[in-house]
Amino acid sequence: MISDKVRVRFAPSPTGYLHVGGLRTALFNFLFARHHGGYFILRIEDTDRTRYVPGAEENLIKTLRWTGLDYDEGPGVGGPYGPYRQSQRLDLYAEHARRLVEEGHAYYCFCTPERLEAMRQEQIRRKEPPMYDGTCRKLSRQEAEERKKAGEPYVVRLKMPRTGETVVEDIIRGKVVFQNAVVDDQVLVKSDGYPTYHLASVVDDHYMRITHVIRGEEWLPSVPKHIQLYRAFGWEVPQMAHLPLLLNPDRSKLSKRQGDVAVEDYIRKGYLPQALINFVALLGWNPGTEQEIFTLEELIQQFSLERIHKAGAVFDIQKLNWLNGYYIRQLPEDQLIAFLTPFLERAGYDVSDREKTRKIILAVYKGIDKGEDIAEAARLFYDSEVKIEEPEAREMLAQPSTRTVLETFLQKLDQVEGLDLETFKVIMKEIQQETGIKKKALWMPLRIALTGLTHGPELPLVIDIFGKAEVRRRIKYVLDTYLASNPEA
RNA sequence: GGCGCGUUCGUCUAGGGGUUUAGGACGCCGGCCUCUCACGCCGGUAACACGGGUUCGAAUCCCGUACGCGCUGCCA
Repeated sequence: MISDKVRVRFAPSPTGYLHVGGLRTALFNFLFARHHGGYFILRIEDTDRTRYVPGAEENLIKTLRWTGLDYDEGPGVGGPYGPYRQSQRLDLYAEHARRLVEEGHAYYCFCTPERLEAMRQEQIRRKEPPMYDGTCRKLSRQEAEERKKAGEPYVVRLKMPRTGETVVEDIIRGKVVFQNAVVDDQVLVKSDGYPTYHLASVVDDHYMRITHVIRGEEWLPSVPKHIQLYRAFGWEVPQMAHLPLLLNPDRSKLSKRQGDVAVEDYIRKGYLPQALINFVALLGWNPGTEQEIFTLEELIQQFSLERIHKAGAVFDIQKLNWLNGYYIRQLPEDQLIAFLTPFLERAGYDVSDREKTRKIILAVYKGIDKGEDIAEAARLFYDSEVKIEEPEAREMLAQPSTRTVLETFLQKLDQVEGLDLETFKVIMKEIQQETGIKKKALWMPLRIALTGLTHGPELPLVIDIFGKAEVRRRIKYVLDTYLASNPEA
């Protein structure tokens, strides 16, 4: 039984945005922690100075906040094992690297990047596995110290055992065995003094008391290096769980170029956090029931690492769209209006008339998948000119009954005060009784005259939104420009 | 090339030897609702990579092959 001391972390590199794969990793860590009443920690892995992106961390945290995955310890909220930013823990890594060298588990390496690159090329050419050739591994401690003192640039490398095997019992994959001989002498400290991921994450996971390392499958091959490090330090190895990858439609690792990968992209297009969370939770995990819709609370209750699938999962935008549309339709009216109005505004439409905007949104929201779709769906309400271009609409226009309906409607319109829903119904009923025209032949002419389209929101809603004057103007306009041949018009 | 991981409908998946004519969801197709579209509801389409074992019996266990993906960086 897992106690309430579970501590897990989401440890992203601040490269500019939150990747959806990262979101899934964060979610699973979060769910695991919450399910067991443990702690969810955010740690920023900013050890690559060449990849520094200004504002990346702030953006990452802002986006994480949007998802609702609150962390218990990390930048901004603090915690007993901070700092939670690796660039602020440099001394700790340096001290531990020194310890490794002193105890014979690592060594200084003076090989230049150029030499390393040439060596790799040669190995590839000879069809040998590209690995460090061990040149500096053979250096005596004294010689290494001298060269170091002389100011020669150096890195620290892990002295990987050349024999034996390293075994890990992964929660998701079971037993995985690696031959130590094929594991490279990984660089632990770069020549700029910064640690690499391997050293920093092991040191931090230990001092931050991480009990379960839950991360992407791409890390599985470096597990033996990490275990070696834990052993060298004499530390307990945390439980490991390597998540299946998120894939592009062509089954390669999810990346840009094949669609949006930044959570920010999805926010911008009008996806709801609950939809994205629900969707991403089902990528590689399911509770074994036929439930598809989950609140965060339900996910927390039902989540378990044991039910995570082993194979990679394609990020299927169609299912996300369905889920998002579902969540939009579930939104209470006030939230629906608040959520969609900005998208109308962004499309350049005038939303100053709150009541009209509300009616428009209510008329079209059922047919959209995401926020930005509202612009296209609501367009007919904002175009001042009725343009009839669809062949089907033109065909309808040519029907003799169309003219009859529109002209009769206009006559009756002029006899009433206002045009509320009730009045509209009465008028339609009268036209039907007087002319004998009904169903499609009766309603479609109105729809086309008002919107120029054969598809759209329910007609009563359209009438209500336009109001008497605009309805009159549109019908008159269509009669004058599209049906102008009749002298009676 | 080496090492590792994986392989059930197009996609996400259920399934732990017989209860399976392999279930659900998205998509797609058809129907109903309806002035139209959408929503909603109903129905349909579609899969155990291949080959050997083990077993009375395999999608489920074992081995192999193929294919896919990941890693192979002083990136994470």
